[in-house]
Parts: sequence; structure tokens; C-alpha cells
Amino acid sequence: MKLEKTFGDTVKKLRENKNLPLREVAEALNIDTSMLGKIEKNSRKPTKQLIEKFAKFFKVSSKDLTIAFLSDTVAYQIMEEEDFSSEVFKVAEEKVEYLKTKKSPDK
Amino acid sequence: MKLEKTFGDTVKKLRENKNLPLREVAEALNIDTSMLGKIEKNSRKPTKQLIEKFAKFFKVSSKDLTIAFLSDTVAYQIMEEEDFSSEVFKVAEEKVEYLKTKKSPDK
DNA sequence: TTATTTTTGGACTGAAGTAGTCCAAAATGA
DNA sequence: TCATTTTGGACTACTTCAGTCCAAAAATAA
Repeated sequence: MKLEKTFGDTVKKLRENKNLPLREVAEALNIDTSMLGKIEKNSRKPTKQLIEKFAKFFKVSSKDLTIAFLSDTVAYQIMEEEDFSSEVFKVAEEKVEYLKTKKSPDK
Repeated sequence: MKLEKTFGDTVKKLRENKNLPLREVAEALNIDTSMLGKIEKNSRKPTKQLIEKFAKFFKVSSKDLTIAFLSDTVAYQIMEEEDFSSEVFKVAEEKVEYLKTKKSPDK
């Protein structure tokens, strides 16, 4: 599965590769056509369950799709701020590492 | 300025180093004592303006404080999900890089 | 112990944000 | 032209969350 610039682009490419209109995919996933259009344009966010549906429908890894989505959110959030991005990433990664060891089975 | 595990801890340490009660700091920053207590306990988030006020009051770099806060948010968000954290970071960093080059003065 | 101050957290409110719907205009294509 | 797809505005319902108020618990002082 190829990762595009945004989650919306990724979904759009998957759909266009199958030559399907929004309507058909939306129907299959049981969502509003307009919603799907908006998700492809990144003006609405998919729920976790929807990401699962996408993965099933397009037969791609739901892990990859989730990464595509989450990284979008994180990137957007960091871009909103000044240009501390690399520092924020560095510190955030340390914190995640720390939190992970805390919740791992240390008994 | 020392970075603690969480933004709340950082603020709390700054306050305790000056031996000030919540009430006094809250008064100086013009916020509710309870709010400050909650921020130190990470159950409420500070606004950008409040981060600025913290920085001024404690005479620390507002950039560092912002990094402390943002990294908290990002780390927490990523921890919420499965254990793709490193992949999410990797892809997110690429996206930020891409977005940065897009908005940089390329004229 | 009693009195005073600080810390904590529950319950609530108002405001902001957002997923999802509906509809109609614009674009695409036959 | 006519049919279908795409786009986006406006709205609603729901959720989330900063911020307030208050009172009980914990800590500190007297």
C-alpha cells in the first residue's frame, strides 16, 4: 500500500485505482457520499471503525491505514505551532518510551 | 529549565522551587487556584496565552515550555493507539518536512 | 488539639469543535 | 442536451473541554 501526502489522498487513490465513484464506495461502507468526499479532502476525520472498513473494503493493512491517519493528525498538530517541530518530536518520543516502560508487565 | 515527565510536573516543580502555594501563583496569573492545581495534575490543558504567562512569571523560555506542553499532547495521543508509535513518528516527521518545504519561501 | 491555609476533586456550565446529514450547485462526461 | 459525480455550504446533534464554584481532605501552624 502506498502512502500519499495525506490520509485523504491515500483513500482517494485507493478508490480511483478501482475506478469507483464516491457513491459506490460510500454505499459499500454505509456512509454518506458527502462524508466520503470530505474525508478524501481532509475536511472530516474518519472514526477508527471507518478506518477498519476502508481497510477491509480496499484490502489493505488496517495498521498501515491507521499509521497514515495518525501521522496526519500528529503532523498537522505540530505544524500549527512554531518551528520547534524536531524538538517536539524528540521530547515526545522520549515520553512515549518512558510511558511504554511504565505500562509494560514489570511484575 | 528542567523538563519533567509531564507539563504539569514541570510547572509544579517551578512553583515549588519558589516555595509558592497554588493560590499565589494563580493570583499572579489571574486564574482560578483550582485550574492551576488541575494543570499541575494534567487534568486540564493550558491555553497558549497561559503558557506565555507561566514563562514570564517563572522566567523560563516560553519555547521550552511550549515544547514541554506540545510533546505531552503528542505523546499522549500516540500512546492511546496501538504500538505503532515509532512508525507514526517516522511518517509524521516526513509529512512535517514535506509541509515545511511547501510553505517555505520558494519564490 | 484546634485553627488556618493549602490542595484536591466532584459537579456543573458555557462555549467550541466536530461527525454526520441534506441539499443544491458545479463539474464531468456521455 | 441529460445523467452522473463531485463539491461545499448550512445545519443539527453530540461530544469535549476550559473554566468556575464549592466543600472536603490534607498539610502546616499555633
